[in-house]
Amino acid sequence: MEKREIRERLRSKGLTEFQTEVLIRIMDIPKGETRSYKQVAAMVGRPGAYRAVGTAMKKNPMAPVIPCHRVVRSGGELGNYSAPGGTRRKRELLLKEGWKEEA
DNA sequence: TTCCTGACGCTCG
DNA sequence: GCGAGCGCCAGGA
Repeated sequence: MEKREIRERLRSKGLTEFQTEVLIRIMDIPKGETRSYKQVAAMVGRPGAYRAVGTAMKKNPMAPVIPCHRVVRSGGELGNYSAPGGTRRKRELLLKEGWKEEA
């Protein structure tokens, strides 16, 4: 599925440009790697909007397509996860992708 | 239009 | 080294 197609689908879901951009950027995170909220915010050109990033993820209408579980808090914590399974599920997914919890 | 809330981060004590 | 408080941007009511 192309990003352009996903972007339009997100837009049709009622998400704003900012939220859409955030989710699109998250798809660029390599498998097995993670990025902090601040990193993601910087990716969309809003280094100080890390908090808004969390808001965007919470509204993620395409959880299976957008790896929002790859976005973690700074300091090594996983942070929160609203999808079924919660934080525990989030960690499971990351480990399955080869993510190193201690890294 | 204004105020409150939120899957957070950084600095100060 | 740990804990509390303040600041940040965007959305929703």
